[in-house]
Order: sequence, then structure tokens, then C-alpha cells
Amino acid sequence: MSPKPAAAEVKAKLIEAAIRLLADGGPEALQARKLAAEIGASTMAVYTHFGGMGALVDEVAREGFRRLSANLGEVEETDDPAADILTLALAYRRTVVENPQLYAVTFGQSAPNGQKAALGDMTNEETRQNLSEEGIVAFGYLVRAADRVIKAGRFRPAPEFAVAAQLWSAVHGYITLEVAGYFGDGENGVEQILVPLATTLGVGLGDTLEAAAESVRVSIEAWRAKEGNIGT
Amino acid sequence: MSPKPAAAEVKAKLIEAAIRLLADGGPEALQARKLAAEIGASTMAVYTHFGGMGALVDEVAREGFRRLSANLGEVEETDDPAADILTLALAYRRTVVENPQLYAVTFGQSAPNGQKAALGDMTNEETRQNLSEEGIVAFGYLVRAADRVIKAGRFRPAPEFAVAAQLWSAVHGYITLEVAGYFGDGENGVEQILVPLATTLGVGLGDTLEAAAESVRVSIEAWRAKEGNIGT
DNA sequence: GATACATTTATAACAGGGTTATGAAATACT
DNA sequence: AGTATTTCATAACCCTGTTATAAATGTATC
Repeated sequence: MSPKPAAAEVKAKLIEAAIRLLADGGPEALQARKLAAEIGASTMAVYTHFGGMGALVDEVAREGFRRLSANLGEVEETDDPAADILTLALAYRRTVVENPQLYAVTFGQSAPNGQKAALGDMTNEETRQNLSEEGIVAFGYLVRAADRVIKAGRFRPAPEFAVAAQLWSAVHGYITLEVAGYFGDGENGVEQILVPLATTLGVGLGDTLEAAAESVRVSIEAWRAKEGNIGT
Repeated sequence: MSPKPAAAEVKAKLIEAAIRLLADGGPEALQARKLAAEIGASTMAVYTHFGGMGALVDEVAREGFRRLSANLGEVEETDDPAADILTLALAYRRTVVENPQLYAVTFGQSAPNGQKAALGDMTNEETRQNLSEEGIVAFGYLVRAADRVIKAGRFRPAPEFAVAAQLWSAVHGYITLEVAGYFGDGENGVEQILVPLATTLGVGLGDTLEAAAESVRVSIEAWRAKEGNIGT
């Protein structure tokens, strides 16, 4: 059926090259001619395999979601689900901080060609079904974690989706502002804002101040050990 | 000193035209040739008055901050500072929702020319001084509101800046995700997510559940009356 | 194995952006 | 009035996405 079986391979190489160019040179480095040169082909490769730069950027955005989901999936569920939430937030943050350019595209912020990567409405029970698979998978980790905390009796009973959406808003907002440069370099913002924010959210959703603080402490300690962040 | 006194006027007309084009046609409509046609001039106007599209976009971003500050400044301080915080958040949200394209530029998300509108580090006492004036003014309203709630004894004692940064993260994140289309159309997300989030933040920062809920109720009621949002 | 067909690819051109020289027009100062 | 300085319109330049076009490459059929 397909005269040239190398098609999928070229497609993958283009995506790979796109992410590399994006990470190195920012959105303006994501150009058809540079991509072609990177994989040793002509610009036509972009058009035969994607139809244009727009679709390629879309695919890059989806790949970002896939990598985010993969990183969130590596977070193990412990017997302290409240701590797991902050651990997920820290994994989310680390993923974005390590490749801000990619996630600017993934979240439709940086738009090399005026693209948007909208996933769809999450507040509607029905439309939530036909969301892009990549986005719903990533969000699903938060929903599951929220559900576990509620079932453990530490958050007040509430729709786990609504709780997850609140957590997502707060964490996403924090990460967006940190990456934009508002909270300084390094782990400064994590210590001064994200950690207190995690406590605030835990207590606000029903946890006791003591339990929330302890969960935050546990998660942060593991984070420091894992990422080699010797807290100051 | 200046041979042509019309300079400032042309500059203002360009900014005005840029915001109009942006609102109507999105980032890709923000072009030197279109701007020139809009004000009945040649593209050189952009270069003599701004030096290039980049600087013009920068100026548009600052204008967005100025308008945001103006809208936040219109929020009156009541004797319920916790309610005022949600009122500020709703004004913030309304400003962005009414002109998402402008605020995509203001927050450096949409980058017609790869521009960024970074304001600077807010976690550092010293560097916080030399932030761009436009950004610090807008953020200042939140800091002042947080301070009032703390002084009223409803939030636990804490640096008002840190509290404001948490609030800003959460609200900014919510707005970003709503505008991106994740929370459906209209006031859906406000009712389902932003309002509960406000309660969560209030309680998490030290307020009682009853007091926080009452403040949210008061603010939302005023909001419905003002914006004509007949709650469902 | 040779031929027909579909797909991919390289080349080259086109269209539409930002930007830049250049000289003319317009205004303020002397 | 004359001079200097700024602004502006025209036209070109460069770069980027895109699109014709024809050659090359592989698959399927006889």
C-alpha cells in the first residue's frame, strides 16, 4: 500500500529535530528550511508528511503532553496521597522548567505559526470524553490523586474532577509565572511560593494544617534527595 | 527640539491600531503593513517611532498591563477584604476574557515576533524594585488586598508578598486555562472552578470555612449584579 | 524480470512578511 | 529666508512558508 516504508521514520526524525531546534533556539528556530537541513532533506518533507508547519507544530505539542504524562506516570503512589499531589506538582514543574520552549508550544503559548493546542472543555461531562487523548492522560493523574485524598478523608467530599481542576489551575499558574521569570532563578520560587501554596491548597480543601504541613515536608524531602536540591 | 510635533500622536495611533488589529484578527494580524494602512501611513512609521515591530509589541504589552491596572484600581475596598480579593480576581478575569489576544501578548504567551514581556524577579526584595512599572502596579493591588486580610486577622500572619504570589499563581493559572478553552464557555468555569478555588485559598490561608464562604458569596453576588450574570 | 503505478523527494519559483536605503517633504530654530 | 533635523513614501532586500513540477524510488502486478 505504501511505496516507501521510510515514511514513519522520516516523520519521527522531523519531530525529534523540531524539539531539538525548539529547545536550542526557541520558537523562531522552528523553520521548515532548518528542519530540512537538520535531517538532511528538503523542505518538502514537511509537506508530504505533515501538510505544513502548522500540523508539525501540533504534533510537537502533543509530544510535549506525552512526555509530561510519562513523567507524571513515574510518580509512585505512596500511602500519603496528599504528599503525592505535591510530588506530582513538582514533577510537572520539573518537566516544564527543563524544556520551557517545548511546553510553551504544548500549552499554545508560543505560537510559531499562530497555532493553538486546545484540548477541549473539561467542565462538561460529555465533552470531556472527546478531549485529545494526550491532554486527558496527563490531567488524569491529578484527578486520580485528588480522588485518593478525598477517599482517605483528608479532603472534604467533592467531585474529584473539580478538586483536580483547582489544583491544576494553581500549579499551572505557578509554573507559568516561574518560567516567565517572575519568581527568580533556580528553586527560589519553589521554596517561597509553590511549597506554601501546596499547604494552602491542602488546608483549604479540608486537610488539617498539621497533616498538610507534614505531607508537604515528606514530599519536599524526597524531592530534595532525588533532584539533588540541597535546600538552603 | 523636535521638528515634527506630531510624533507622539502617530505613536499613540499606532498602538491603538495595533490593539484593534490584535483583538480582531489575532497575533498574525499584527503586521507592519497592516498597521501602516490602518493609520494611513507607510511602514516606515513603525521604524521611525518604535525602531521595529518588536518594540511596538513591547509597548502593546505594557499598555495591556496599564489597562489591567486601571480595571483593578476600579475595584473598591470594602470592609470585607477577603471578598475584595475575589472581586479583584473577577476583575482580572474579566479584563483578560474580554480581550484574550491582547493579554496573550501582555503575558508574553503569544509572540508575533518572538518577543517576551518579562517583568523581573518578584521573590527578591532588591530586584523587586526595578521591575517594570506597569507590572508592579497591577501586582500591587493584590499585595495590598492580601495585607488587609492578614491585618484583619482572617489570614494567618505571613509576608503579604508571599500570600499575594500564591493568589496570583492560582488566579492567573485559572484564567490562562479558561481562556485556553479547558473550562468551557461563558461563566461555566467561574462557577465550577474559580469560586470554589477562592474558598479553598481563603480557608487554606487561615480563614474559617464559614467566613470564607460568606465572603465569596458577597463578592459573587455583587459580580452577578454588576455584569448581568444571572446565576443558574 | 519488466512494466505500471503510487509515493516521496529535490529543485525552483512564488507570496507575504520584516527591514532597510534613499531622497523628498515638513517643521523648528537662527 | 536659510539651515538643520526629523519624518515619511517609495522601492528594494532578505528570509520564511508554501507550492508547482519533474525526477527518483519503491511496490505491485503480469
